Amino acid sequence: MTTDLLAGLNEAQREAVEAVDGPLLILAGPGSGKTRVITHRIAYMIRSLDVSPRSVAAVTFTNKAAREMRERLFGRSEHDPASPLLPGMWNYRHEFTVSTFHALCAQILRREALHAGLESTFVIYDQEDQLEAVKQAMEIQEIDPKRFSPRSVLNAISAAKSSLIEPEAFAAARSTFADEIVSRIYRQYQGLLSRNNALDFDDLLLKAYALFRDNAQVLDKYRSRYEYLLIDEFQDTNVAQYAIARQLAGKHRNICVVGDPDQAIYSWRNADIRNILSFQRDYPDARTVTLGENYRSTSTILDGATGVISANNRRIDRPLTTSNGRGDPILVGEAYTPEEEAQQVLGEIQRLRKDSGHSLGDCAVMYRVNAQSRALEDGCLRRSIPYKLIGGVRFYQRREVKDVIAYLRVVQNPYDDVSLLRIINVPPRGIGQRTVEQLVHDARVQGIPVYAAAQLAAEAEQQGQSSRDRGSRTGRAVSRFLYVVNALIESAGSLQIEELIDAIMERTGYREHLRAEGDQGQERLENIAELRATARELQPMEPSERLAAFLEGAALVSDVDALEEGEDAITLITLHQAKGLEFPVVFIVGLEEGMLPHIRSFDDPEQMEEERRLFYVGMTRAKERLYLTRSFRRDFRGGSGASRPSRFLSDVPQSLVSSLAMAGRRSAVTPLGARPAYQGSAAAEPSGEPPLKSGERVRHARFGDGIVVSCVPSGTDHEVTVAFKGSSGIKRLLYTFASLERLE
DNA sequence: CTTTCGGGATTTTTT
DNA sequence: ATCCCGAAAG
Repeated sequence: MTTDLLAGLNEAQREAVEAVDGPLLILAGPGSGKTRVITHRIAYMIRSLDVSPRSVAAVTFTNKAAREMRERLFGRSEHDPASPLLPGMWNYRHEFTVSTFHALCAQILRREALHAGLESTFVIYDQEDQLEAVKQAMEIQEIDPKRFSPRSVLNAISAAKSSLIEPEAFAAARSTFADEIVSRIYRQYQGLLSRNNALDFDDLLLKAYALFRDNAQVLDKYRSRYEYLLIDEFQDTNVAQYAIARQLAGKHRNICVVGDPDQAIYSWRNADIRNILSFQRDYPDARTVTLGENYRSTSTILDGATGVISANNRRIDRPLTTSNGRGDPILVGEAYTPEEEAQQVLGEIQRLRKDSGHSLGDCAVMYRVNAQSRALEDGCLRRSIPYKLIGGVRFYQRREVKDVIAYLRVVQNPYDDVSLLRIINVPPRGIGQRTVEQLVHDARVQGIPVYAAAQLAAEAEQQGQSSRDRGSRTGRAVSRFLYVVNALIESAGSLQIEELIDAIMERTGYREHLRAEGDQGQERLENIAELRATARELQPMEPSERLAAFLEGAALVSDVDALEEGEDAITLITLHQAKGLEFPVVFIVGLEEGMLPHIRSFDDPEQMEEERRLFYVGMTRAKERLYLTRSFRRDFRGGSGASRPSRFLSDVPQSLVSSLAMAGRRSAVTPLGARPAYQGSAAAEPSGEPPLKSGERVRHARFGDGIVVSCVPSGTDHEVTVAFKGSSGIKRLLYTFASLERLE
C-alpha cells in the first residue's frame, strides 16, 4: 500500500515524504522532483497514515498549480484513466484544501465576514482600481500627484500592508516627510476602500491575519481543522503570508514549507526571502531536507545555469547534480533587430520540428517584458505558426473587460465608488468631468456614496429644486444613467450572468459604442464574448452568490491559469510566469543590458541579483535544448537604440556554448567577426581608440540618421555597422569613406 | 459643459 | 504605443 508511494524516490525525496510530523523545510532545486514529493507526501498522509483530506491544506503560488495538485491526487475526472495517487477518492476532492493564499483568505473572509467586520459581498480591487482609489485619497488630502506619484504611494502602502503594518502603526512609525504623506494617504485610502465595501489584494491577507489575531474562536476553528499545512514556493511569500501560515500551524505545528532561495523572483511584490530564515528561527526543531538531484535538464543546461547563479554573492552554494547526459550545447544567437531575432527563433523551431521530431508544444519562448511578445507574435502570424500567448495585456485587465466588470460590480454593490466612477460616463452620456466633480463633492460633504448623491441630485432635479444651470441637460443625464443602473439592479436577480452582461451591453449602449470603433471595437466585442463564455462555466450555485463568485474569479484568476495542455502551439511567456513550468526546448530572448538585466535594477545590487535569479529560473525550465538570443537594436519608447550583450551571457561557461547559425537573417553579414558576442565588448577591443562607439547617433548623407551598432578594426580602417532609421536598415561602412557625422 | 484632439511624459515582472 | 492634461470646438 505505502510502498508504491515511496517507490522510485531517492533518499532525500523519501525523507521529505515521510517526515510528516513537525516542522519541515524542503529546499528544492529546479527539476528536483518537488511536485512529486509534495503530492506523494500528501497522498502518503492520507493513504498510509489515515489522515482525513479535510485536515490538510496546501498553499500554492497560482490557481493552476492548485488545480494540478488536486488532479494528481484525485484524478481529472471520476474515472480518470491516468491513475491518481488517491484512487477511488474522487468524492473527497473538495474536502482537501488547495489554493493560493489570496483565494484561501478571500474564502475565509467571506465565510467569516461577520466576525471580520466585513460585508460578505465585498469586491476585490486589482491594481488599477487601487491606483484610482489612491488618486481619490490624494485628492481628498489635497496632495499634488505631480509631487508624489500615486504609483509610488501605492507601492509604499502595499509594502506596509504586506508587512502587516496597519495605518495606525504606520503613522506611529513615520519618520520622514514622505512617510507623513504616505501615512495620510494610507489612512484615507483604507477609509475609501471600506466605504466602498472593497478589499485590495493586500487586504485579503491583512484582514485574514487580523481576523485570526483578534478572534480566538475563529482562529481555533481553522487551526484545529488544518492539522497539516504545506506551503509551496515559500521563497516568494511575503511577511503577511508567512504570519498567516504560522497562525494556522499554531496548534499542530505540522507545517511544511518548500522553496528555493535561488528562485526568489518576487521581491517587487514584497516577497521576502528572509522568511526562510524566519522559519528556521521560529521552528528551531525544524528538519531540513535538501533535494539536489536534477531530473529535468541535461548536464550542459544545468552547468550553464549553475555558472550564472554562482555569480550571485548573497547565496549559499548548493550544488545541483544530475545523471542526465550532456546533450546539446547551449546555443547563442544574435540578430540585428527584435524582428530578426524572432525570425531566427521561429526558423529554428521549424527546423527542430522537421529534423528532431519536436512538436510546437515542446517549445517555449521566454522574455523579460510583455512588450517583447509582439515581434514574436508577428513572426508567428507571418509563418502561420500557432502560438499560445500567456499574459500580454492580460485578459481581465483589458479596458472593455474591466468596464463590463465595473458595471457588474455596480449592479452588485452600487456603493462601490471606484467602479461607479469608472462607468458613469462610459460610453459618453453627457456626464462630464464637471458634473462628476460636483457629485463627488456632494457625496463627500454628506458622507454618502456617490451613487446616493446622484440619486439625491436626480430627485432634486425632478422636483425642480435645483439651480437653473444644473437643470435640464446634465441633471437629466444623471437621471437617465441612474434609471439604467437601477433597472439593471432590479433585473439582476432573475438573470444568468451571461444575460446580465447582455443586458448591460444593450441598455447602456456599450455595444453600440464599441461597434462604432470599427476594427478595434470588433476585437473588444470578441473579448466581451469571451468574458461571457467564462461566466457560463461557473458551477451551479445560489443565484445570490453567483455574481460574487464570478467577480471573485475575475479578480483572482491569473493568466498562467489558462495555460492548457493539448493544442500543439508554441508558448510565449514571461520569465516570471514560466516559474514552475518545464519545456523540452526553451528560447530566452532579449539577452541585452537593460532588458535582462532590466535597466531598473542597475543601481541596486539586490535587484541585480534578482534579475540573475530570473535568468536562472528561465534557463532551468529547459529539459533538452536551450537557446539564448539577443538583438543589436532594441526599440524603446518609439525610438530605438543599440544594445550591448547581457552581462549574464559571460557567466555561461564558454565550453558549453555554441553559436547559432543565423538562419533567418536578411543580409549576409557576419556580426562582429566570428567571435561570439557574449565574451563582452571590453575583452576583445583592439588597440587604438575606435572612432565611434556603439550607441552613438550618426548621420549619413544618403542613409540619414542611425545608431552605431558596432565599430571594429578592419585593416588600417574601422568597419562601422550602423542601424539606420526607416527603410535604409543595417549598413556596414568603412569609417574613412562613410563620412559619418556624429549627432549629439 | 462636454467632447475631441494634440502634445508631453512615461512603461518590469503579477496574486 | 498609451495615459494624462490643456485647449479648442460643438
